[in-house]
This record gives sequence, structure tokens and C-alpha cells, in this order.
Amino acid sequence: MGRPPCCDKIGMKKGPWTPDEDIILVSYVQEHGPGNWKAVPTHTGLTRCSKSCRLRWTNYLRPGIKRGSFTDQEEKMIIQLQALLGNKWAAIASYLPERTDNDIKNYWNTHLKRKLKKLQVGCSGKHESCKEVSSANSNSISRGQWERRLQADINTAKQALKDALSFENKNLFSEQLMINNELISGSKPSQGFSYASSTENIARLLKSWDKKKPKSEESKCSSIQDSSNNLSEGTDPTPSDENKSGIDLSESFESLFGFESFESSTSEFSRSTSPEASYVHGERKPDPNELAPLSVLENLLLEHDQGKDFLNNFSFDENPVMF
DNA sequence: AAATTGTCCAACCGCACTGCA
DNA sequence: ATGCAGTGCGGTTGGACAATT
Repeated sequence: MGRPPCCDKIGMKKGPWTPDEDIILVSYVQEHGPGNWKAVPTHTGLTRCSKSCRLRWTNYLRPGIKRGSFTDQEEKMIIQLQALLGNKWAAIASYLPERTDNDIKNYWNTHLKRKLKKLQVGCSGKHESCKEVSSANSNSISRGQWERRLQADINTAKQALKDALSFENKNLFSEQLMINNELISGSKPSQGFSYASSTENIARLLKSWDKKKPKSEESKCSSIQDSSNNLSEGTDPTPSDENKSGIDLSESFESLFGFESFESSTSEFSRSTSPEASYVHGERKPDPNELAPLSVLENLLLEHDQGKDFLNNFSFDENPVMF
């Protein structure tokens, strides 16, 4: 089966999007909502294929996207979710609603993969877990060992998610929750809010084009702007270089955003971080089956009542990830 | 200063999945 | 049951920029 890709059509433009195109696309989505991408080129006159339009919206123009460096918490989450889910970037991204699957995938490929490899080489089999990983990598691991390792990884990841959902480790999630609550609660008209955010994205883009800044400067600028788009003023979740070097922003979030209860938190979290959250962002259709990632994991987690700080205590040395 | 190498990330490609006629 | 159309997803690429020689 199959059909020729839409991008094969003659006359379709490829390559980087211009601010003009972005504005046209955002205006269209503002008016008609996301979806029916097939109609976008014909309605807007954009010489882009529908797929390109969807991608541009999903990965760049969509409101609520956080750009800039990943926080330690995000990094840990990605590592653990990758261990649990594999390269299911969309599924992983559903737990980090501010990040696109593309972003996470890029981050994994450019940073984490290398980092983890380095660490594995670094410990060069001294550590018990390193031994296992290296032997697994060289295919000399027995099936039993492999299964135990796999089970351990799954348990580890389950624990991570459980802790992530727990009251004690609410920091990262309170941040996400706050953002999504804003979207969900309808404190502002959902479309108006969302697309206003998009307009800001465009404004940012135009600004950077105007200035013709070097790319690095531009992205720094983007981070700042996006942070202000996504969060209350004065709470920049994007780690600057200083933040990377140890300043924990989660505390400031904790002080700013209280939690009602574990139940309400988790249910909110479920809504906010499951693919449905993406729907709120205007990215996807609501699909009952898409509840799967978090619901299944939640069920898994609820089966086990063992609890321990995982995310906060996670270290690469102790938790090598196979890939 | 110029050339080379490395890094990052937006965008593309192609397959898979789903819904519909 | 079948084929088509639309969309989602993961892998890959290419260009811009940064760092190094």
C-alpha cells in the first residue's frame, strides 16, 4: 500500500521557513484550528506541503513549547523514559509537554547518548552495573542476566515515574502542571491564549531575523522569550549556564505553586502530560487509546508501593542505560 | 586569518497506522 | 474486505555556526 509523499509534488517549497510563511500559517491555524493540514496550502497559498506545515506547527510554532537547554530533571526523565519506552520519542514527549519529540530526540542523540557512552567507557567495568552493560553490549550476557537487567531497568523506570508522580517530587511537575492548568482551566479563552502565544513566537522569530544575530545569540534570546511565554514572570525554567552549574530552580517553583493533593495532582498531571495535553496545545486529536502511556504506567506504578527518591538521586554511574 | 572539524537542530523522508468510503 | 487519504512517528540529513588547528 502507500502513496507518493505529498512533498513530491512539483513546486512545493522546501527548506527553512521564513517569518512570512510562519505568520501565514499561524494566522490560518488561529482561524481554523490545527488539523486538516491538507487544506492549509490551498487555503493559505503557502507553497509548502501539508506535512511540512504540520511539522512546522508542531515543532516550532505551537504554543507552549519551551526552547533552550534541558534541565537536569528533564534530562533524568528522558533517560529513564528512554530506558522504559525505548526510542518512542512521541511517548516520551507526552511526559514533557513543553518539549517536542523532535527536541527530545535531538537532545538524546546529540547529548545524552554520548554522555552515557562516555560514562560507560569511563567506569570501564569496575562498577557492577558497568560490567553488566559492557557484557550485554558484547552479546556475552546470558538470557537470564539480560532479563534481570531488563526487569531492573523497568523497575527503575517505574520507580522514577512513581516518584515523579509523588508529592515529594512535585517540583518539575508542578511547573508542567501550572502551564497546563492554565491551558486546561480556560482561565483565558483556549484559542486566544494559545495563539497569542504563537504570535509571540512569531514576534521572537521576526526579532531575531531583524537583528540577523548569530545563531547562538538568537537561541538564547528565544529561550528567554519562551520562558516568559510559558511561565509567570520572574520564573525562568530555562537553565542558563549558571543554572546548569547548580542553581535549582525547582525550589522557586515549589514556593510559587502549591499542590492541593496527591490525587488531584496526579490526575491533573495525567491530563496535562498525557497526549491529551498535546490536544490542548492544539497538536493532536483526542484519541481514547492515547491514554495508554501514562495510564498504563500509572497502573503499573500503583501496583507497587515501594517508594524511593529516584529522580533526585539518580546518577549515571549507578544507572547505566542500554541503547 | 584561513581551513578543518565538530556540534546542533530544523526540516525532510518514508513507513506505519487509522478512519472512511 | 479493500484501497485511499490523512496523519503520526522515528530515523536521517544538511546547513549554519562554533571550536580547534
